[in-house]
Amino acid sequence: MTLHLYNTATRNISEFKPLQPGKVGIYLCGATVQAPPHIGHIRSGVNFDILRRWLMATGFDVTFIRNVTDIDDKILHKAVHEEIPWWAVAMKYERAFTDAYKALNVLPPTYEPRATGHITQMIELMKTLIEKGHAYAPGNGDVYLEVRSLKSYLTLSNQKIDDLQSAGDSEDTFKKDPRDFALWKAAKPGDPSWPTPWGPGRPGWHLECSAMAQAYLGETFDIHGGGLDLIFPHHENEIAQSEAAGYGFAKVWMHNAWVTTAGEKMSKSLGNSLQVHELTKRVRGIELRWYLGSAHYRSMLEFSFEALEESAVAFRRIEAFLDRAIELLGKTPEGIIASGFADAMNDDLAVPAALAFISETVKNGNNAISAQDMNSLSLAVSQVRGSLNILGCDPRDEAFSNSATSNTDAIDGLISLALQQREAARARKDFAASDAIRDQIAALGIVIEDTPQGPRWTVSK
RNA sequence: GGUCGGAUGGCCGAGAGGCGAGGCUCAGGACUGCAAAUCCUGCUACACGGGUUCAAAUCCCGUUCCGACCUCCA
Repeated sequence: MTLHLYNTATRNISEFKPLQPGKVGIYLCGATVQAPPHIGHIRSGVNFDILRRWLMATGFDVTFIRNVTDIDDKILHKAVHEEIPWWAVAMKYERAFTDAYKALNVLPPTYEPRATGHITQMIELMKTLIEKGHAYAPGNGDVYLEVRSLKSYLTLSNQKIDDLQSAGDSEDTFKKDPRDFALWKAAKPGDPSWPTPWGPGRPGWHLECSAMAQAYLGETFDIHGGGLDLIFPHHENEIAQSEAAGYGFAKVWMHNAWVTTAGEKMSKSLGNSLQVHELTKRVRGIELRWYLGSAHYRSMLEFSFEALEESAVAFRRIEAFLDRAIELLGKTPEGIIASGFADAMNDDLAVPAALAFISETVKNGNNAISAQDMNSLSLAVSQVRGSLNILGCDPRDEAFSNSATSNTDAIDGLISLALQQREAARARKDFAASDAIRDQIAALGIVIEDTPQGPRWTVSK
């Protein structure tokens, strides 16, 4: 089975056929950097990171572009509110996003273009759109896209222009039609601006993505992704701009669903506690990633702290298996992709089915430990590692290595001393003494387990 | 009003006409000096009402409830 993906544009799952054999271009709508990232933002990052890793693992040369929109209304408002320059706001939150991506092992994009770095491309695009008669500059410094001049509009969200609710108070009379949207906004006093043939101003919301996608992926590219709520208006407007300019634009549109709370799209009231840097205080980054990636990307993920904790426990079970197995094998088998895992991933990234495969494999591996069947065990470890790697959750990925392990040898020596005492006590059937030693060590956060190979210790998580 | 999605066991979460997804929790068992870990067994659910079918959680019709978008949205 080859990779099949759901395409929002066609509303069905179909075989993925790259424009060029062996290559894939992906454009993911990244952050508008006006607030710290919450898990909804980062779920999108994780979902598309899994797609990217899967494409890479199956032999594609992936060009992954994830933009940063570093100029928009909210950023300007925030700058006033926080009493710092708008560009300082953008940088501050861009850094917060970068930290969050890193904490969750989201691979850095091939390139991460910023809107403000592509004003030239935006102006060129607007010139083209005006030449082709699809955009107009009414003279006040704004530039609008004339949506009724397009032969098709709203094809992605399957709406009709006249069915849209009218946009509140239509004060701006510069628009030919209330549905027309701003490609470019005339400068207001105090706002940042860039010079254009139509006067100084700044980009509207949608223009940057069309300009940057074209700049890095060409006029036609394979996959465009983002959150479900970007379908309209953002992606519709991108399509409108790009197709009006004569570009083929994206072949496949993919949208991840939300993280919800109490059945609703994540509310602002919970927003703070669901910020990535808050949740990584509660669970490790790898565990948060496991949780966010565990539901199918097109399904709503109903967030709760209980579910998060449970998910982390389930992950630790897999991690503990790897620890035991690698200890027993005396080596770390490299990851491989098993067909059971591949079949799941090829089916529109059916991660839940892939997790079932991992569970089965861990069970087989644990049985292999009992049976001392090293070949089977080695295979199980390889398959689990290979699977976890695609999900970005291989505990042995260098991304998750922490410097604390440098003390391991010293700790191991100290605990070994205590364990020798305990073994001596056990040998003379003085279980009160042996249990006391175990309890004292446990009180320090270190778990002792007796195995057929002797006692082993782990730091309780 | 328009467009789109959802309702699955104690909980999370897949599936989309027939073969008990999987995980977590819980109960019992094996192993163990005891733990822990692991394994085995058990808990057979699909909002409601009709219909189609040999067979429906899945398809059709209707109903209820919940949610999203409609120019700030991951």
